[in-house]
Amino acid sequence: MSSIREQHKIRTRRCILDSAVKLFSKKGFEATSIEELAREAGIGKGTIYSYFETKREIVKAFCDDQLDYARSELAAKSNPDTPLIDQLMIIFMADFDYVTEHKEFGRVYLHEKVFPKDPLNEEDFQVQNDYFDMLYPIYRRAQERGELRSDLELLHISGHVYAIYLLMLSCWYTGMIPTEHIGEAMKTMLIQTIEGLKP
Amino acid sequence: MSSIREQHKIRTRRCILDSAVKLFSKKGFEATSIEELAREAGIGKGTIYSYFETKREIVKAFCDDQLDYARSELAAKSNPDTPLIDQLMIIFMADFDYVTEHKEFGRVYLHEKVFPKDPLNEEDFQVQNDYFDMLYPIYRRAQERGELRSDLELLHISGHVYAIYLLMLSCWYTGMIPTEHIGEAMKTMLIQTIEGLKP
DNA sequence: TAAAAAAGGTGACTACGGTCGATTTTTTCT
DNA sequence: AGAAAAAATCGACCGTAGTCACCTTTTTTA
Repeated sequence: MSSIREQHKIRTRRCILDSAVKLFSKKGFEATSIEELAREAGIGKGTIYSYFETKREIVKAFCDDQLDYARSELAAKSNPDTPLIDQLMIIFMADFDYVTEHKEFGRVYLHEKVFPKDPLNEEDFQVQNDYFDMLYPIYRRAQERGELRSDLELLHISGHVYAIYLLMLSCWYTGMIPTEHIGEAMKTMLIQTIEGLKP
Repeated sequence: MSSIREQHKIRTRRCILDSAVKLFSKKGFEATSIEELAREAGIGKGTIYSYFETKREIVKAFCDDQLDYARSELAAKSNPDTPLIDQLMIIFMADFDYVTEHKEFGRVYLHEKVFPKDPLNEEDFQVQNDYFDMLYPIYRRAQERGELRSDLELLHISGHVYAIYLLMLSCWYTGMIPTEHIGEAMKTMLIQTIEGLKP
Protein backbone atom coordinates (compact mmCIF):
# COMPACT_ATOMS: atom_id res chain seq x y z
CA MET A 1 0.00 0.00 0.00
CA SER A 2 1.61 3.26 1.13
CA SER A 3 5.06 2.63 -0.19
CA ILE A 4 7.21 5.73 -0.37
CA ARG A 5 6.33 6.71 3.15
CA GLU A 6 6.72 3.26 4.71
CA GLN A 7 10.00 2.56 3.00
CA HIS A 8 11.33 5.94 3.96
CA LYS A 9 10.42 5.41 7.59
CA ILE A 10 12.14 2.06 7.69
CA ARG A 11 15.23 3.55 6.09
CA THR A 12 15.30 6.46 8.54
CA ARG A 13 14.92 4.13 11.51
CA ARG A 14 17.79 1.98 10.29
CA CYS A 15 19.83 5.09 9.71
CA ILE A 16 19.27 6.28 13.29
CA LEU A 17 20.22 2.89 14.70
CA ASP A 18 23.32 2.65 12.51
CA SER A 19 24.44 6.12 13.56
CA ALA A 20 23.76 5.21 17.18
CA VAL A 21 25.89 2.08 16.96
CA LYS A 22 28.69 4.08 15.40
CA LEU A 23 28.65 6.98 17.86
CA PHE A 24 27.76 5.11 21.06
CA SER A 25 30.47 2.57 20.36
CA LYS A 26 33.04 5.24 19.60
CA LYS A 27 32.26 7.83 22.28
CA GLY A 28 30.03 6.04 24.75
CA PHE A 29 26.32 6.38 25.42
CA GLU A 30 26.32 9.34 27.79
CA ALA A 31 28.97 11.25 25.85
CA THR A 32 26.97 11.18 22.62
CA SER A 33 24.32 13.87 22.39
CA ILE A 34 21.06 13.48 20.54
CA GLU A 35 21.95 16.47 18.39
CA GLU A 36 25.19 14.81 17.35
CA LEU A 37 23.29 11.65 16.59
CA ALA A 38 20.76 13.60 14.53
CA ARG A 39 23.57 15.29 12.59
CA GLU A 40 25.25 11.94 11.90
CA ALA A 41 21.95 10.53 10.71
CA GLY A 42 21.31 13.63 8.60
CA ILE A 43 17.98 14.48 10.21
CA GLY A 44 16.55 16.94 12.71
CA LYS A 45 16.69 16.37 16.44
CA GLY A 46 12.94 16.24 16.85
CA THR A 47 12.65 13.52 14.23
CA ILE A 48 14.56 11.10 16.39
CA TYR A 49 11.88 11.48 19.02
CA SER A 50 9.18 10.48 16.56
CA TYR A 51 11.02 7.16 16.16
CA PHE A 52 12.14 6.56 19.75
CA GLU A 53 10.62 7.85 22.96
CA THR A 54 13.90 8.31 24.82
CA LYS A 55 17.62 8.01 24.23
CA ARG A 56 17.60 4.72 26.11
CA GLU A 57 14.85 3.36 23.88
CA ILE A 58 17.29 3.59 20.98
CA VAL A 59 19.58 1.19 22.77
CA LYS A 60 16.71 -1.06 23.69
CA ALA A 61 15.44 -1.24 20.12
CA PHE A 62 18.89 -2.03 18.80
CA CYS A 63 19.54 -4.74 21.37
CA ASP A 64 16.13 -6.34 21.00
CA ASP A 65 16.69 -6.55 17.24
CA GLN A 66 20.17 -7.96 17.62
CA LEU A 67 19.27 -10.53 20.25
CA ASP A 68 16.28 -11.62 18.24
CA TYR A 69 18.50 -12.22 15.26
CA ALA A 70 21.35 -13.80 17.18
CA ARG A 71 19.02 -16.19 18.94
CA SER A 72 17.21 -17.30 15.83
CA GLU A 73 20.60 -18.00 14.25
CA LEU A 74 21.60 -19.97 17.28
CA ALA A 75 18.36 -21.90 17.59
CA ALA A 76 18.72 -22.99 14.00
CA LYS A 77 22.15 -24.47 14.39
CA SER A 78 22.03 -25.76 17.96
CA ASN A 79 21.75 -29.48 18.49
CA PRO A 80 19.45 -30.39 21.40
CA ASP A 81 21.06 -33.79 21.84
CA THR A 82 24.54 -32.71 22.87
CA PRO A 83 25.23 -32.50 26.62
CA LEU A 84 23.30 -29.72 28.34
CA ILE A 85 26.33 -27.90 29.64
CA ASP A 86 27.82 -27.66 26.14
CA GLN A 87 24.64 -26.21 24.72
CA LEU A 88 24.31 -23.70 27.52
CA MET A 89 27.88 -22.57 27.10
CA ILE A 90 27.40 -22.02 23.37
CA ILE A 91 24.21 -20.04 23.86
CA PHE A 92 25.34 -17.89 26.75
CA MET A 93 28.83 -17.26 25.57
CA ALA A 94 27.40 -16.03 22.29
CA ASP A 95 25.25 -13.58 24.22
CA PHE A 96 28.19 -12.71 26.35
CA ASP A 97 30.51 -12.07 23.41
CA TYR A 98 27.91 -9.75 22.03
CA VAL A 99 27.84 -7.79 25.29
CA THR A 100 31.61 -7.48 25.53
CA GLU A 101 31.67 -6.10 22.01
CA HIS A 102 28.96 -3.55 22.78
CA LYS A 103 29.68 -2.74 26.40
CA GLU A 104 27.79 0.56 26.47
CA PHE A 105 24.74 -0.88 24.75
CA GLY A 106 24.72 -3.88 27.01
CA ARG A 107 24.96 -1.81 30.15
CA VAL A 108 22.07 0.49 29.31
CA TYR A 109 20.03 -2.47 28.08
CA LEU A 110 20.66 -4.46 31.25
CA HIS A 111 19.69 -1.51 33.44
CA GLU A 112 16.38 -1.28 31.61
CA LYS A 113 15.69 -4.98 31.41
CA VAL A 114 16.94 -6.31 34.73
CA PHE A 115 16.03 -3.48 37.12
CA PRO A 116 13.51 -1.37 35.21
CA LYS A 117 11.95 1.80 36.57
CA ASP A 118 8.48 0.44 35.92
CA PRO A 119 7.27 -3.14 35.59
CA LEU A 120 7.82 -4.56 32.11
CA ASN A 121 5.02 -3.99 29.63
CA GLU A 122 3.32 -6.64 27.53
CA GLU A 123 5.81 -6.39 24.68
CA ASP A 124 8.88 -6.69 26.90
CA PHE A 125 7.41 -9.72 28.60
CA GLN A 126 6.96 -11.24 25.18
CA VAL A 127 10.68 -10.81 24.45
CA GLN A 128 11.44 -12.58 27.73
CA ASN A 129 8.99 -15.36 26.97
CA ASP A 130 10.30 -15.89 23.45
CA TYR A 131 13.70 -16.30 24.99
CA PHE A 132 12.52 -18.85 27.51
CA ASP A 133 10.53 -20.68 24.84
CA MET A 134 13.72 -21.08 22.86
CA LEU A 135 15.41 -22.75 25.82
CA TYR A 136 12.57 -24.97 27.01
CA PRO A 137 13.10 -27.73 24.43
CA ILE A 138 16.73 -27.92 25.44
CA TYR A 139 15.86 -28.40 29.09
CA ARG A 140 13.09 -30.87 28.28
CA ARG A 141 15.46 -33.01 26.23
CA ALA A 142 18.00 -32.85 29.04
CA GLN A 143 15.30 -34.07 31.43
CA GLU A 144 14.51 -36.93 29.07
CA ARG A 145 18.17 -37.90 28.90
CA GLY A 146 18.33 -37.84 32.69
CA GLU A 147 20.65 -34.86 32.92
CA LEU A 148 18.08 -32.81 34.80
CA ARG A 149 15.51 -33.69 37.43
CA SER A 150 12.11 -34.18 35.81
CA ASP A 151 10.21 -32.92 38.84
CA LEU A 152 11.49 -29.39 38.31
CA GLU A 153 9.52 -26.78 36.41
CA LEU A 154 11.20 -25.55 33.26
CA LEU A 155 10.67 -22.00 34.47
CA HIS A 156 12.74 -22.73 37.55
CA ILE A 157 15.51 -24.34 35.55
CA SER A 158 15.58 -21.33 33.25
CA GLY A 159 15.74 -19.13 36.32
CA HIS A 160 18.82 -20.88 37.69
CA VAL A 161 20.69 -20.61 34.43
CA TYR A 162 19.65 -17.01 33.93
CA ALA A 163 20.76 -16.18 37.49
CA ILE A 164 24.25 -17.47 36.77
CA TYR A 165 24.29 -15.53 33.52
CA LEU A 166 23.38 -12.31 35.33
CA LEU A 167 26.02 -12.98 37.95
CA MET A 168 28.69 -13.43 35.29
CA LEU A 169 27.67 -10.21 33.56
CA SER A 170 27.84 -8.37 36.85
CA CYS A 171 31.28 -9.81 37.61
CA TRP A 172 32.44 -8.64 34.22
CA TYR A 173 30.99 -5.13 34.49
CA THR A 174 32.38 -4.65 37.99
CA GLY A 175 35.79 -5.85 36.87
CA MET A 176 35.74 -8.75 39.32
CA ILE A 177 36.37 -11.28 36.56
CA PRO A 178 38.37 -10.31 33.45
CA THR A 179 36.98 -11.10 30.02
CA GLU A 180 39.29 -14.04 29.37
CA HIS A 181 38.19 -15.87 32.52
CA ILE A 182 34.45 -15.45 32.15
CA GLY A 183 34.08 -18.62 30.12
CA GLU A 184 35.63 -20.95 32.65
CA ALA A 185 33.92 -19.19 35.57
CA MET A 186 30.58 -19.56 33.86
CA LYS A 187 31.16 -23.24 33.16
CA THR A 188 32.25 -23.90 36.74
CA MET A 189 29.22 -22.16 38.16
CA LEU A 190 26.79 -23.87 35.80
CA ILE A 191 28.20 -27.28 36.61
CA GLN A 192 27.96 -26.56 40.31
CA THR A 193 24.37 -25.44 39.89
CA ILE A 194 23.53 -28.69 38.15
CA GLU A 195 25.47 -30.86 40.60
CA GLY A 196 24.18 -29.03 43.63
CA LEU A 197 25.97 -27.50 46.57
CA LYS A 198 25.22 -30.19 49.11
CA PRO A 199 27.51 -33.21 49.57
CA MET B 1 39.90 19.45 67.14
CA SER B 2 38.08 21.46 64.43
CA SER B 3 34.67 21.20 65.93
CA ILE B 4 32.18 23.72 64.59
CA ARG B 5 33.13 22.97 61.05
CA GLU B 6 33.18 19.18 61.35
CA GLN B 7 29.92 19.01 63.22
CA HIS B 8 28.27 21.34 60.78
CA LYS B 9 29.44 19.25 57.84
CA ILE B 10 28.09 16.10 59.37
CA ARG B 11 24.77 17.79 60.05
CA THR B 12 24.53 19.15 56.50
CA ARG B 13 25.34 15.78 55.01
CA ARG B 14 22.66 14.13 57.12
CA CYS B 15 20.24 16.85 56.11
CA ILE B 16 20.87 16.28 52.42
CA LEU B 17 20.38 12.53 52.82
CA ASP B 18 17.20 12.99 54.86
CA SER B 19 15.78 15.37 52.27
CA ALA B 20 16.76 12.93 49.53
CA VAL B 21 14.97 10.06 51.25
CA LYS B 22 11.89 12.21 51.65
CA LEU B 23 11.76 13.54 48.09
CA PHE B 24 13.02 10.49 46.17
CA SER B 25 10.56 8.29 48.04
CA LYS B 26 7.69 10.69 47.45
CA LYS B 27 8.31 11.73 43.84
CA GLY B 28 10.88 9.28 42.52
CA PHE B 29 14.55 9.73 41.76
CA GLU B 30 14.35 11.17 38.26
CA ALA B 31 11.41 13.43 39.05
CA THR B 32 13.21 15.15 41.91
CA SER B 33 15.53 17.93 40.80
CA ILE B 34 18.71 18.85 42.59
CA GLU B 35 17.38 22.39 43.05
CA GLU B 36 14.31 21.04 44.78
CA LEU B 37 16.50 18.88 46.95
CA ALA B 38 18.68 21.87 47.82
CA ARG B 39 15.62 23.93 48.72
CA GLU B 40 14.26 21.12 50.92
CA ALA B 41 17.63 20.88 52.66
CA GLY B 42 17.81 24.66 53.01
CA ILE B 43 21.12 25.02 51.18
CA GLY B 44 22.39 26.15 47.79
CA LYS B 45 22.50 23.85 44.81
CA GLY B 46 26.28 24.00 44.51
CA THR B 47 26.72 22.93 48.10
CA ILE B 48 25.21 19.55 47.38
CA TYR B 49 27.98 18.96 44.90
CA SER B 50 30.62 19.57 47.52
CA TYR B 51 29.14 16.66 49.48
CA PHE B 52 28.29 14.30 46.61
CA GLU B 53 29.82 14.09 43.16
CA THR B 54 26.63 13.21 41.32
CA LYS B 55 22.94 12.78 41.97
CA ARG B 56 23.43 9.03 41.93
CA GLU B 57 26.19 9.24 44.51
CA ILE B 58 23.59 10.51 46.96
CA VAL B 59 21.68 7.27 46.56
CA LYS B 60 24.84 5.24 46.80
CA ALA B 61 25.92 6.95 50.01
CA PHE B 62 22.52 6.43 51.58
CA CYS B 63 22.34 2.78 50.63
CA ASP B 64 25.89 1.99 51.67
CA ASP B 65 25.19 3.52 55.08
CA GLN B 66 21.92 1.67 55.47
CA LEU B 67 23.23 -1.69 54.36
CA ASP B 68 26.23 -1.33 56.60
CA TYR B 69 23.98 -0.70 59.55
CA ALA B 70 21.42 -3.37 58.66
CA ARG B 71 24.09 -6.00 58.21
CA SER B 72 25.88 -5.27 61.44
CA GLU B 73 22.54 -5.56 63.21
CA LEU B 74 21.92 -8.84 61.50
CA ALA B 75 25.37 -10.27 62.09
CA ALA B 76 24.97 -9.59 65.78
CA LYS B 77 21.75 -11.49 66.20
CA SER B 78 22.18 -14.30 63.65
CA ASN B 79 22.90 -17.79 64.91
CA PRO B 80 25.37 -19.68 62.72
CA ASP B 81 24.16 -23.06 63.97
CA THR B 82 20.62 -23.00 62.65
CA PRO B 83 20.04 -24.64 59.25
CA LEU B 84 21.69 -22.80 56.38
CA ILE B 85 18.51 -22.16 54.46
CA ASP B 86 16.91 -20.47 57.47
CA GLN B 87 19.87 -18.18 57.95
CA LEU B 88 20.00 -17.25 54.29
CA MET B 89 16.31 -16.46 54.23
CA ILE B 90 16.62 -14.19 57.26
CA ILE B 91 19.56 -12.32 55.80
CA PHE B 92 18.31 -11.92 52.27
CA MET B 93 14.71 -11.21 53.10
CA ALA B 94 15.91 -8.42 55.40
CA ASP B 95 17.84 -6.95 52.48
CA PHE B 96 14.86 -7.51 50.26
CA ASP B 97 12.41 -5.83 52.61
CA TYR B 98 14.71 -2.88 52.66
CA VAL B 99 14.65 -2.69 48.87
CA THR B 100 10.88 -2.93 48.63
CA GLU B 101 10.56 -0.07 51.06
CA HIS B 102 12.99 2.10 49.11
CA LYS B 103 12.27 1.00 45.57
CA GLU B 104 13.80 4.04 43.88
CA PHE B 105 16.93 3.96 45.98
CA GLY B 106 17.34 0.27 45.39
CA ARG B 107 16.95 0.59 41.66
CA VAL B 108 19.55 3.31 41.23
CA TYR B 109 21.86 1.54 43.65
CA LEU B 110 21.58 -1.77 41.81
CA HIS B 111 22.26 -0.10 38.48
CA GLU B 112 25.49 1.33 39.90
CA LYS B 113 26.57 -1.74 41.80
CA VAL B 114 25.58 -4.59 39.52
CA PHE B 115 26.23 -3.13 36.05
CA PRO B 116 28.45 -0.10 36.68
CA LYS B 117 29.69 2.18 33.93
CA ASP B 118 33.27 1.71 35.08
CA PRO B 119 34.85 -1.12 37.03
CA LEU B 120 34.33 -0.80 40.77
CA ASN B 121 36.97 1.20 42.61
CA GLU B 122 38.89 0.07 45.68
CA GLU B 123 36.31 1.35 48.13
CA ASP B 124 33.37 -0.29 46.39
CA PHE B 125 35.21 -3.59 46.29
CA GLN B 126 35.73 -3.26 50.03
CA VAL B 127 31.97 -2.97 50.57
CA GLN B 128 31.53 -6.15 48.54
CA ASN B 129 34.24 -7.94 50.44
CA ASP B 130 32.90 -6.90 53.82
CA TYR B 131 29.61 -8.36 52.73
CA PHE B 132 31.16 -11.66 51.70
CA ASP B 133 33.25 -11.77 54.87
CA MET B 134 30.07 -11.56 56.88
CA LEU B 135 28.67 -14.60 55.10
CA TYR B 136 31.77 -16.78 55.03
CA PRO B 137 31.50 -18.05 58.61
CA ILE B 138 27.94 -19.10 57.90
CA TYR B 139 28.96 -21.16 54.89
CA ARG B 140 31.96 -22.62 56.68
CA ARG B 141 29.79 -23.80 59.56
CA ALA B 142 27.32 -25.27 57.08
CA GLN B 143 30.21 -27.15 55.46
CA GLU B 144 31.26 -28.46 58.87
CA ARG B 145 27.73 -29.62 59.58
CA GLY B 146 27.67 -31.39 56.22
CA GLU B 147 25.03 -29.15 54.68
CA LEU B 148 27.41 -27.96 51.97
CA ARG B 149 30.13 -29.67 50.00
CA SER B 150 33.52 -28.96 51.57
CA ASP B 151 35.36 -29.04 48.25
CA LEU B 152 33.67 -25.85 47.08
CA GLU B 153 35.30 -22.46 47.48
CA LEU B 154 33.39 -20.09 49.72
CA LEU B 155 33.56 -17.48 46.97
CA HIS B 156 31.67 -19.80 44.65
CA ILE B 157 29.05 -20.60 47.25
CA SER B 158 28.57 -16.89 47.87
CA GLY B 159 28.26 -16.44 44.13
CA HIS B 160 25.44 -18.95 43.83
CA VAL B 161 23.46 -17.39 46.63
CA TYR B 162 24.09 -13.89 45.35
CA ALA B 163 23.00 -14.96 41.85
CA ILE B 164 19.65 -16.14 43.20
CA TYR B 165 19.29 -12.92 45.15
CA LEU B 166 19.89 -10.84 42.01
CA LEU B 167 17.41 -12.96 40.10
CA MET B 168 14.74 -12.41 42.72
CA LEU B 169 15.34 -8.67 42.71
CA SER B 170 15.06 -8.61 38.94
CA CYS B 171 11.84 -10.63 39.04
CA TRP B 172 10.46 -8.13 41.51
CA TYR B 173 11.48 -5.03 39.58
CA THR B 174 10.15 -6.41 36.31
CA GLY B 175 6.87 -7.32 37.97
CA MET B 176 7.32 -10.99 37.17
CA ILE B 177 6.89 -11.99 40.81
CA PRO B 178 4.71 -9.90 43.14
CA THR B 179 6.08 -8.82 46.51
CA GLU B 180 4.09 -11.33 48.52
CA HIS B 181 5.48 -14.31 46.57
CA ILE B 182 9.14 -13.35 46.60
CA GLY B 183 9.80 -15.12 49.89
CA GLU B 184 8.59 -18.52 48.79
CA ALA B 185 10.18 -18.16 45.34
CA MET B 186 13.50 -17.32 46.94
CA LYS B 187 13.31 -20.27 49.30
CA THR B 188 12.40 -22.65 46.48
CA MET B 189 15.27 -21.45 44.31
CA LEU B 190 17.80 -21.57 47.14
CA ILE B 191 16.80 -25.10 48.06
CA GLN B 192 17.07 -26.18 44.44
CA THR B 193 20.50 -24.59 44.18
CA ILE B 194 21.63 -26.53 47.23
CA GLU B 195 20.02 -29.80 46.14
CA GLY B 196 21.19 -29.47 42.56
CA LEU B 197 19.32 -29.73 39.30
CA LYS B 198 20.43 -33.19 38.29
CA PRO B 199 18.49 -36.31 39.39
C1' DT C 1 -5.81 17.40 -10.75
C1' DA C 2 -6.47 20.61 -7.19
C1' DA C 3 -7.83 21.14 -2.61
C1' DA C 4 -8.10 19.08 1.90
C1' DA C 5 -6.41 16.05 5.25
C1' DA C 6 -3.00 13.36 7.32
C1' DA C 7 1.55 12.23 8.44
C1' DG C 8 6.25 13.41 9.02
C1' DG C 9 10.03 16.64 9.98
C1' DT C 10 12.07 20.53 12.45
C1' DG C 11 14.73 23.55 15.58
C1' DA C 12 13.74 27.13 19.09
C1' DC C 13 12.57 26.38 23.75
C1' DT C 14 12.26 24.38 28.65
C1' DA C 15 14.03 22.22 32.57
C1' DC C 16 17.60 19.83 34.69
C1' DG C 17 22.36 17.92 36.04
C1' DG C 18 26.61 19.51 36.83
C1' DT C 19 30.58 23.47 36.89
C1' DC C 20 33.00 27.39 38.46
C1' DG C 21 34.56 31.72 40.04
C1' DA C 22 33.04 35.00 43.36
C1' DT C 23 31.65 35.54 48.25
C1' DT C 24 31.13 34.34 53.05
C1' DT C 25 32.51 31.77 57.15
C1' DT C 26 35.82 29.49 59.96
C1' DT C 27 40.44 28.46 61.35
C1' DT C 28 45.24 29.50 61.87
C1' DC C 29 49.06 32.46 62.52
C1' DT C 30 51.56 36.37 64.57
C1' DA D 1 42.81 40.88 68.50
C1' DG D 2 43.52 41.40 63.61
C1' DA D 3 45.35 39.71 59.34
C1' DA D 4 45.95 36.00 56.33
C1' DA D 5 44.85 31.46 54.84
C1' DA D 6 41.74 27.77 54.20
C1' DA D 7 37.35 25.83 53.73
C1' DA D 8 32.58 26.04 52.63
C1' DT D 9 28.66 28.12 50.26
C1' DC D 10 26.44 29.91 46.60
C1' DG D 11 23.75 30.80 42.33
C1' DA D 12 24.56 32.36 37.53
C1' DC D 13 26.00 29.74 33.76
C1' DC D 14 26.75 25.68 30.33
C1' DG D 15 25.46 21.67 27.65
C1' DT D 16 21.98 18.33 26.80
C1' DA D 17 17.43 15.33 26.94
C1' DG D 18 13.12 15.92 25.65
C1' DT D 19 8.75 19.01 23.96
C1' DC D 20 5.86 21.42 20.87
C1' DA D 21 3.89 24.65 17.64
C1' DC D 22 4.79 25.33 13.05
C1' DC D 23 6.26 23.89 8.39
C1' DT D 24 6.82 20.41 4.45
C1' DT D 25 5.67 16.23 2.09
C1' DT D 26 2.61 12.60 0.98
C1' DT D 27 -1.93 10.65 0.57
C1' DT D 28 -6.79 10.93 0.09
C1' DT D 29 -10.90 12.97 -1.62
C1' DA D 30 -14.12 15.03 -4.91
